Amino acid sequence: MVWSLDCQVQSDYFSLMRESKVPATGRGRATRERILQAAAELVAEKGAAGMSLDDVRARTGASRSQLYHYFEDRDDLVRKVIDVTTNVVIDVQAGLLKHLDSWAGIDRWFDALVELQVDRQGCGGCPIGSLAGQLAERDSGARAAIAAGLDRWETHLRDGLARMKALGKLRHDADPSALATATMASIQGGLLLTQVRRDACQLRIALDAARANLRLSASSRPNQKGDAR
Amino acid sequence: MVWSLDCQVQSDYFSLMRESKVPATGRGRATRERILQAAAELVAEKGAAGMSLDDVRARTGASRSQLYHYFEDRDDLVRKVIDVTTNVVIDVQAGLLKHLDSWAGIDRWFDALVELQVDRQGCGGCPIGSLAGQLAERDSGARAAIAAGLDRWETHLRDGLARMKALGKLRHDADPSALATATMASIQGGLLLTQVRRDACQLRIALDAARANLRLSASSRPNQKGDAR
DNA sequence: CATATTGTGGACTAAACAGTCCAATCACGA
DNA sequence: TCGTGATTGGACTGTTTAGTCCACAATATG
Repeated sequence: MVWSLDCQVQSDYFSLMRESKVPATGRGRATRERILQAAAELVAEKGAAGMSLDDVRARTGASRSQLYHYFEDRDDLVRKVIDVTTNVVIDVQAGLLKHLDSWAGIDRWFDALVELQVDRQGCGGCPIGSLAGQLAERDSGARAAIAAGLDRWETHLRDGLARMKALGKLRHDADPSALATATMASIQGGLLLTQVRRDACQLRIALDAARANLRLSASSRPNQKGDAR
Repeated sequence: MVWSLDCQVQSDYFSLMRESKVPATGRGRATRERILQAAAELVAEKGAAGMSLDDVRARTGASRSQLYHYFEDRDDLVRKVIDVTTNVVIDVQAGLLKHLDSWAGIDRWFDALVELQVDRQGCGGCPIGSLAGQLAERDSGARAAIAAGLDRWETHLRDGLARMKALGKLRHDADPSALATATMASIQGGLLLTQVRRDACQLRIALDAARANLRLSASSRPNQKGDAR
């Protein structure tokens, strides 16, 4: 697993939807974490449909009743896995997502995304995007969870672009929201092509295009550095 | 059979070339088609992992042995479904794909893609792209089949852009191959966002950006019509 | 018309699966 | 220390699954 699933799970925030039980004791919390962790790994490895509760049981040493004690049913667990996966994806990029209010920051972000795919030899695609293809039409609750995750991701870019506009780095008629969406599309599509073709260059090409498109909304005022590439 | 041991060895040997049997009689061909058709529908409806051979059996009235008579095993059937799905996707667009050598033709294509998503209320995403998320990491044969399908699709655009370049509609330093890839990424990403958010505007935004990016490679020679949008 | 090839029906196996249930064990507050 | 609720173990059910096997029917071909 390359997106390294070892981040803390924000159980409090998302499970306020009170679908699955929040453990009262430390031991219970640890067990729930262990189950979620293993389930997330298994979903990443074998796909959402390929993860079985017996797999989770085997990997965690938990018993059947524990799964149903902490989660409503299989679908509930999968939905929680989506949240965990989203958290991981965003946490991994956290440092980069803070600086999307400059061309240099955006370039660093794009470069890191490509670098990661090079390391993984193009395998895996986007953890969130892959889940979309697997679950969007099958489970509307899962679809909503994926949409929420994607939004949290996109928001970082939209906010960064909005700051750039406020700072005069983008034209007055630039639309940070639309620009963010178009960029996310290039990222997701580039990752999909990279995954299918096992070639990180696909993402590089998509992101170069995304960058060029963003540049079209750049303020034409002089002495903006970072233009050349 | 008497020489069962021989058969074992031979079937291993031949299984490379003999993936699925091509029927000799008309009736057999019809049965195979029926199975393939139903399987493709079921994969579209319930996902690749969600399609069971019993589903296919129920929908076609075929018997178990027929499935294994015409297809090696479940994976073989799924791979054939990928091919069928690709054919459908390309056939549906066939008329539009022929005219990707003009800005107007590209616009018509983009408009049709958006229109389709509006009709479907954003459901379904890209039939090929969805399969990618489901199968790319699970079955390398399927991954290859999806890559081949995507290539066939992208080739139409690449060829169109190459013709535009030859006609002087694109700059001499334009790279039709990279432009086609970046455009495909926007399509796939835009479709994914549309699917997850149930909003066809997501694809529109992605395609507007893709168009703007293509335009950056437009020849700067005057009296090119179709500039305004 | 004979017969070899191709196509079809369906019983059968063995495994994997989600989900239920109850009794045993643990941990924490009174 | 006691008791109550949280936690855990694991047997059990019933269903669904992919895949095998063999006998029978249809069809082509000489």
